[in-house]
Amino acid sequence: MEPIADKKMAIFRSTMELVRENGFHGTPMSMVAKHAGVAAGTIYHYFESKEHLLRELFEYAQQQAIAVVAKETCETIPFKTCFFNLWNGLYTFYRENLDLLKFFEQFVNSPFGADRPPIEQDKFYSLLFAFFERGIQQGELKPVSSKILATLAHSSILSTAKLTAQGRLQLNKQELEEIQLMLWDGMSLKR
Amino acid sequence: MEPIADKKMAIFRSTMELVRENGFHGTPMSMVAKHAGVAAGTIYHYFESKEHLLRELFEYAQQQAIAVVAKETCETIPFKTCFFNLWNGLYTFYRENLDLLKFFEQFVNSPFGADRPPIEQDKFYSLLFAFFERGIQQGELKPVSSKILATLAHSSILSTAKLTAQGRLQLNKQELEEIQLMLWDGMSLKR
DNA sequence: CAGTCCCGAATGAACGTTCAATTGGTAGCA
DNA sequence: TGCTACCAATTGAACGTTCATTCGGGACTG
Repeated sequence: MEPIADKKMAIFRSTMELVRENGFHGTPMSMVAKHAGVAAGTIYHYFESKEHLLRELFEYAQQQAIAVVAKETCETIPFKTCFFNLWNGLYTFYRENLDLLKFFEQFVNSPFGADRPPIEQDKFYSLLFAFFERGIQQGELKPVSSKILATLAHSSILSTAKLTAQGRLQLNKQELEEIQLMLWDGMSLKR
Repeated sequence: MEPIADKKMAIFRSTMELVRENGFHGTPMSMVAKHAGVAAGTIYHYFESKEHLLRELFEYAQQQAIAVVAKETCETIPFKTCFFNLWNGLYTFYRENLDLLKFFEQFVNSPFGADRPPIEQDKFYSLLFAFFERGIQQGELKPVSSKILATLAHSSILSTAKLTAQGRLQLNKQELEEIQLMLWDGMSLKR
């Protein structure tokens, strides 16, 4: 991965921040330009169009999420530990990158999100699938489609992060653990 | 609830359908007007602005979802049965009303969604909370905040519906049941 | 001087909204 | 029954604004 030019990075960051505040349509290119300390024309030096900017930003954001998953799904650690690490890792990542989370959600629910590659080719989900596949192989999880397990787990992380981030719900450490435990109880074979 | 004028209804339906296909910003009022078989000006007879139209449509859509929850959360039916009924009822509702689901998701993740009332005043979630509260009282569910339980359950429904609706995942009847069962296993007090 | 990076005023299309005009229906009255 | 007055519903062309994008040029680099 080659380093990303300063201005390009600034454009990325500004876009994410502004989209979170003003929404997809509510952030004109001129606003991005001003916020990023860049001329309007400069954006078009780096991106073909607004749509391309948005798509590239999505991919960039996804890379970051992928890095978190990759980091937490370590083969050498016991599966159950790994499971909780992953949940916490992703949850913390989303909480610390609210701009990204909000941008993500807006993107996948917009028409852009419609023409994404099939889920098997999605690098983020592929990693998740592989991880849960491992859990099944090792006899830790119920023998259910790994896609189902991954989706269930991820949706619980996302919805928890969204809810607490918006301030619509406050959770202490213990409650967060309860959520993870419920998920584990539902998915695991044991007991 | 007084009956909604024909044209107003047509505008609602067209907006929902078009927003699903073209997204929030991608559907100009002129497009809504043409699709609804109505003049542009007519929309402004019923709605103050585009924003008002969108907000009213959201409320209208929410009413429908509320009706489903109200129908399925019957006090006289055993809690566990009710739980599965609710899951299936909502899931089926979303699957049969994709326009609505997509509109919903776009709305709550847009800046509009930011200034919604606190969750306690949200009629939809209040119903859900009450239902899960009942489960706790009756000793069927773990003594966890009903808000957590409700959120977890609903997010599993939403993500399942979204994924299958987009065709990114296909689930047969048995797999749907497995999802519900995992959820139940996680949330219920074991005996 | 060729190439890259960057600027920001200018452009033209698209959009939300307005409004003067038209229609259709209904209530009041003789 | 016929006449008038009134109002809500509806129309679509027109308006003013906003926006994504373009482009001619400046500045720095090798």
